[in-house]
Amino acid sequence: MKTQLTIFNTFSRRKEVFEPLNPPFVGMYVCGPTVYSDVHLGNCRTFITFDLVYRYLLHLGYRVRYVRNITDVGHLESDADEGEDKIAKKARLEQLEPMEIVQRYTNGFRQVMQQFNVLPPSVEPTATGHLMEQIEMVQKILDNGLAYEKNGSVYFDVARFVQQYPDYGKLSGKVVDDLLQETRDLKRQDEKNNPADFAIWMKASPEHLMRWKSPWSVGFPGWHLECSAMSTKYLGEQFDLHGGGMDLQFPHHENEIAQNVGCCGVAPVRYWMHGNMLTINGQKMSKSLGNSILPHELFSGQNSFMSQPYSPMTVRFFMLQTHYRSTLDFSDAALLAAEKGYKRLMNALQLLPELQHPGNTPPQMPDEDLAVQAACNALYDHMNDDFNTAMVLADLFELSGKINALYNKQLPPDALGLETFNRLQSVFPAFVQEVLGLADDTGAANNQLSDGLMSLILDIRAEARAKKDWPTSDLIRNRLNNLHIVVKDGKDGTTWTVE
RNA sequence: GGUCGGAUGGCCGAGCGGCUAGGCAGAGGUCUGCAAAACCUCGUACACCGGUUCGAUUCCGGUUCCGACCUCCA
Repeated sequence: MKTQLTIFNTFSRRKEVFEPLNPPFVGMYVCGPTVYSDVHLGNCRTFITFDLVYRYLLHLGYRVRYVRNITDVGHLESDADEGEDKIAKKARLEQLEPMEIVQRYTNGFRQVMQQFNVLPPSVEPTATGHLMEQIEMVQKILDNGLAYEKNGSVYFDVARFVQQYPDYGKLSGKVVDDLLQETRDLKRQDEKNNPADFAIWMKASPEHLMRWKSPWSVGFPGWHLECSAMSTKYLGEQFDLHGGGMDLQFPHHENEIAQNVGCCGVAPVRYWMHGNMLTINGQKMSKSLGNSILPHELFSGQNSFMSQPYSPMTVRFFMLQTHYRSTLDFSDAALLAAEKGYKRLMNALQLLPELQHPGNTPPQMPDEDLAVQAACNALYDHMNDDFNTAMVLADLFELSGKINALYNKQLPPDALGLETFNRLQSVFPAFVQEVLGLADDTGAANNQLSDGLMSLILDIRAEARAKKDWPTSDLIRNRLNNLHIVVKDGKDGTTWTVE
């Protein structure tokens, strides 16, 4: 039983009780996308994971400032510090302004996030919008003697830094000596004093499209720098939570810490969280491996991996069935199963508000009452246990069973005490919709016109059934089935859903 | 090669030193004009080999296989 929120901290490799620096305020930073191409499903998993964290913190009553950046410059294409900027490359290929590329993929990213019902962050800063802050940070690191300039570029001096901050490497589990003795032959390493050093400011080559003036050269900031600068600006030198995908642990997050400490003298983050990768056919889905599925390809069914389209909420549900620190393998069979489970949950969600309680307080079936109370408590216990959404869903299915049984009169209306009944009616939707962020996209969230038409049609069918006119009754049902409308005859009349 | 993580019933996936989630699929039953849905019951799984223990799927060691990071990636 966990009555307090505990979070697995990558830095300590342990679950720790979450204690914000300045409650009720929580500062949370998540590394956002680099907007040089469409977000793929693996990216989405990370943002859905941290959307869940954000939502639960809000649900617990914290006042969260959630910062998720847009990386629109400085992210290099290949080998350490010498490849082409990803956005500039794309711009050159498509003959567009770099900012057109940025705008296009930022728009696309936001649209996909909306489809997945991911809440927008409180601040969504861009790297290009924070050049001043980044340049200032470079200067401070230089002033602190932890960086050096070579031919207009500025490099972070890892060997020197390690002397005053022995924890360098701890986050990603690296042995510093190994990093410093890296023997691999990387091109154009001659400017660096040490292979482990990394650029915080890069001088732009003549053909480089994205360039800004700085005290050292006309150039652009290093990739890791933006997150350090922007988290410091909006959340302060120290803040509570930092998230991102596991593949950012090294070098990105390790170097982020180094820059913050190198600039401000304090470790910036109290709790580091890392989401695991999404795999397809057992292999990491990644842009560079070319095995990524785009969200719209999954939603439309236009892809070579799946037999049918899957809705955004089905995919979200599917992801929540797995703990965020486990890898998740995408497959058609698994999604098909998830789709059915998701619909089952939505069905219970729809029925719940229709339930009536007779009002007598003592439960007629104490065991059922206890079971419902226990499941309601378990929702919090499991969420508090490092966001165990798989268990939360199990609890919700437990409650779904009770909701269905009450609705179908398999349990008497006063099986639960009034208090328990009221709790069920408030906690269940709160977890499904607010915390897990599962909206109903099954098509049963109807409009007035279809509601009216359906009630007309079902009234006619009810008359036919009353006269035992089974051919007419079945004709109506079959024709509706052809329109993917499923008719269910219950004890108290007929309901329908869209499949 | 170095570092780290994982191997769970037909499938997906939690979890734990003994009380053995959940979803999907399957079997039986209740309900029903039939159907669908719903509800009830059922399958006793934890890669392999040793060890610790009264007892291990869960802890320790080894083996095999898989993956991640070490280089751009959420």
